[in-house]
Parts: sequence; C-alpha cells; structure tokens
Amino acid sequence: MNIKEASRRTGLPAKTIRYYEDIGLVTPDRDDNGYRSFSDPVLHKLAFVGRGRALGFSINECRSLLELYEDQSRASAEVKTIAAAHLAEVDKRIAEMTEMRDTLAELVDCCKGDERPDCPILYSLAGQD
Amino acid sequence: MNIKEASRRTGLPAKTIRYYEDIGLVTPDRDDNGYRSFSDPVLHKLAFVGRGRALGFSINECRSLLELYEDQSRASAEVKTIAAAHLAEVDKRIAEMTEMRDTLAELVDCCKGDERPDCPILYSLAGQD
DNA sequence: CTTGACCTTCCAGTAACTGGAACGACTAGG
DNA sequence: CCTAGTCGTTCCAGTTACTGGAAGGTCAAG
Repeated sequence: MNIKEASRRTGLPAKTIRYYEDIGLVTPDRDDNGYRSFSDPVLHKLAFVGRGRALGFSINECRSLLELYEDQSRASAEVKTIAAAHLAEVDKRIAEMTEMRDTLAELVDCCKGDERPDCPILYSLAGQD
Repeated sequence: MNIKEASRRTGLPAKTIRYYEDIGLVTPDRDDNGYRSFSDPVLHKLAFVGRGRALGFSINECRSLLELYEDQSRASAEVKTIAAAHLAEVDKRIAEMTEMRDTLAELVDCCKGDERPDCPILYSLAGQD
C-alpha cells in the first residue's frame, strides 16, 4: 500500500507520515521503485500514534507508549504513569486557560465596541486597573 | 535603565525583551556604550505586551492591540473584534482539551496500574474498542 | 588591575509539523 | 510511442515564541 492510501486509512497527512518515518517512529518497507510500502503492522502503529496525538500525548510520549504496547512483558503501571502525568498536565493547562478565558470574557463584556476610543480592554492591558 | 532592571519591572526575561526588539515590537534607545536604555513609554509597552501574552494573545495580536492603544482615534469596536475572536479561539481550545481530558481520565481510571501487561489505555490507543 | 556582574551579538535548538520546489514513476488515452 | 495527470521521492525553508550558549565588550568596586 502506498502512502496516499495509508494516509486515507490512518487519517494522517502523507507529510506527517513521512515525518514520523524521519524521526524513527515507523519504518515502512520500500518497493523497488523507492516508494514506501505500508504493511498492516506499520499502518497500525501510525493509527496508534494518531490516537495518542489526538489525546494530546507528545511525540515522545507516543514513542514510549508504542514501545510499551509492543513489549508483551510491560507492566500496566508504566503506562498508567505516563498517562496520569499527561492528564495532570492537561488539567493544569485547562485550569490556566479557563482563568485566562474568564478574565478575557469579562473585558470583552465591558467593552462597548463602538466608534469611540474608550476601551476597557486596552486600559487593562495598559495596567490601568 | 538597563535591560536587567527593565526585566525586573516588566517580569519579562531579558532574552524575551531582546527578542521583542528584534521583531520590532519595541525600540529602546541606546546609550553610548551600546547598551539598551529603557524609557518609561518603552517599559510600558513591554508590560502591555506581557499582559497581552498572559491573556493568550499571539504576538501579532499584541502588536495590533498595541497599535490600537497608541492610536487615539481608534474605535473600541476594533479592539473588541480582536479580543472576541481570541476569546472564541480560547473557548474552542478549552472545549477540545476538556473532551480530551475526559477520555484520558476515563482510560487512566480503568487501568489497574499493576505489574501485569493488561492495559485498557494501550488497547484504546491500538483501536481495540 | 583584577574580579564579577552586567551588557552585546549571533547561532542554534525546541515541537510538530507544513509548504513548496525539483524531479522520477506509473497509468490511461490517443 | 507520446503525453497528460496523478502519484511518489527528497530536501530545504518556514512556522511560534522564545531559550540556551558561546564569544566577547563594559563597568564599578576593591
């Protein structure tokens, strides 16, 4: 299977698949003409990484998870450690963004949005609170 | 005032202040020895950008806001447009992250985290739902 | 006159792609 | 057999917003 079909099946852009090969996440076979040839296991790994990325795992976390997935003697505790750490990160990030959002929403709400220069958003950014 | 003091007063790393000069956000004066010399207005602009960044505005949004701030004849509607668009982005991002978070939390919750290889997190990433 | 804290510039690296150029391979139609 | 069009390849550069580090100049204190 060529890269386009692999792209279609995994939902990953062809560019991204090439990039994943570059950084050693997957190693598709090659046909005699130099074209990449995607076997089912490789396709499977790509989809695995795609799902990991969709859950916000970094490439390196995906790499570790992939290794654990392939290691039949893994302990689920190792996986859980990675995922729990990531979850904590996500929670923190959401909390930060929510705080930001609320401040922002308040400012937007206070701004009349007319043709006059008077603007609480700018005043706040200027530190005139 | 030299860069260190400007850094202390704005809370921005000196490196960042130099970077902001590089990209033309601010233009501090120079002393005869080549050192940057920060006047109050420049300091003020730096603090403005710092607050904008803390609210999640991109550098370019900060640049636009700064221009509007300095334009006495601005219409607050212009500012509101930028801020509201950003707010919508933030809201979208928070929604995405929250969805991610919930899926992740569920998986983490289901994983026993022991020495056995059995792991719902990996199974889910592998697409075995 | 030396030490230490400051300052300068410039180069490179980060994360995870994405766009584009330049060129080769393959297939279908005339 | 030629050609057009779609696919594939590699490689280089750009994105965002910094950050780290090297090499070297400046300044104030003792």
